[in-house]
Amino acid sequence: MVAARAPELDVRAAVVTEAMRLFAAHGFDGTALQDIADAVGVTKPAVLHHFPSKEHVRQAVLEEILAHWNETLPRLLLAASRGVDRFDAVFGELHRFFAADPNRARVVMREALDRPEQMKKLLRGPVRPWLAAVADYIKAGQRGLGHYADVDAEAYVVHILQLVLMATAAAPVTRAVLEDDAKGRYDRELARIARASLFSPRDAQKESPRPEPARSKKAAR
Amino acid sequence: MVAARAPELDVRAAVVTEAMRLFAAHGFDGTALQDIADAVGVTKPAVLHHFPSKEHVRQAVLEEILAHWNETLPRLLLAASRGVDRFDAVFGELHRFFAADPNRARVVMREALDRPEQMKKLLRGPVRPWLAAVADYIKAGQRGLGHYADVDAEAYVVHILQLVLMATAAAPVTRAVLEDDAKGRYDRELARIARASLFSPRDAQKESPRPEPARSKKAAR
DNA sequence: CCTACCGATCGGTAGG
DNA sequence: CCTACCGATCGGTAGG
Repeated sequence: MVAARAPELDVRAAVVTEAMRLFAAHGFDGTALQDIADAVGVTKPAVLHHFPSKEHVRQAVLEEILAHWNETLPRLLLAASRGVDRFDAVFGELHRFFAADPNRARVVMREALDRPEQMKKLLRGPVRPWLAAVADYIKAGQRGLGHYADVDAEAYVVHILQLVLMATAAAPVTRAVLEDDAKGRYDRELARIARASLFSPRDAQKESPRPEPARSKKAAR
Repeated sequence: MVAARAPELDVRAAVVTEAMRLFAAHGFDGTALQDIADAVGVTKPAVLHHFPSKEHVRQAVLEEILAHWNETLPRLLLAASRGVDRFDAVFGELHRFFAADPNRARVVMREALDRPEQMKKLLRGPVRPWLAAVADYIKAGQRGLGHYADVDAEAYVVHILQLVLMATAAAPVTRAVLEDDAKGRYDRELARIARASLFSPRDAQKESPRPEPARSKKAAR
């Protein structure tokens, strides 16, 4: 059922929502204005009444993602405490941001492929302070909190960001490799890789699962 | 300068080469048959003489990538020795495969986004034995060679594959974040993340394996 | 006059 | 392999 008569502002928002979904699935070139119009339930000229051109629809989609990102950013930067807890908080915010709507990750990835120069500007502009802040956290950790000394903070942050992007975007595909409970396993391993490659073990493991046994008591099948 | 009169077989190969480059840069939907024809230096119907449809050009591009992959696979599976050395050899082969031509990574990523179902079949088919073999290496390492006990071998391999794909595909973009010597730093950090998240330090670090600390307590409150 | 559209069609280009 | 085209569909805009 449709919400009957929706004010004109709802059309704009609906176009952005449907365009994000269609761009994520088929790309910008693979999506016709008619597809967007059909998804919203209006005519194509109606879409072009709210957006001067298809290009403006794309910009609106990217701005929507960036706006949500800027909402998440403060929570992320103010994330809890220190050490492993702070890492888990920051990583969790990042992962949830894209996992909450994998289409965000797909659109960003397609944008990076389709318009590398524009994505460079985004990285040098709005995204850079956030990357720098997280990298500073890591550098502080290297000076006394048990991070690996040989971590390249900036490169690490970029790689982890890419990994989260790719993992959330491609989750339905990669799940074809694992048969059982694939979602939980991928998410867990993703967080483990990010954590284990940052923290030297004496600080990273709070739960003492490895009491340095001469022989591991874990039975491998 | 052009090699003057090229036999008809060269046209087919040239179409695949140029199509790979164009598909990587602009995507399948963003590339016209005329673009490919222009890049090769023939007419559009000439392209369609060698390939019944644009879809066949795409398949040929994917088969080209898969063929190269299958050339690399033996070297990769027979990679040297054990432990860290074998890891470096396997990871090195994987990374070189995509770094040698980043367009391979871009085409694969676009394919995963555009045709998830077809990519699933590829993962369940030709790619799976390779993933399973590498995962088995890791499981063997967990039983005595110093890999982290909590590594999810299959999920780890998939994530590292994704990370290498994304990092090579997006390298020109991410290099916008780092100013100096970005290439070397990203490659080095990529390998470090993969290695550090797999090997427990007493085996991975030849310098100073940490003795077991009495308290593995973390600094958090 | 404004808004929010519609039916029809613009110039170009797609795959074939 | 080229010239010459097709049915359709592209993004975008006309008048009403």
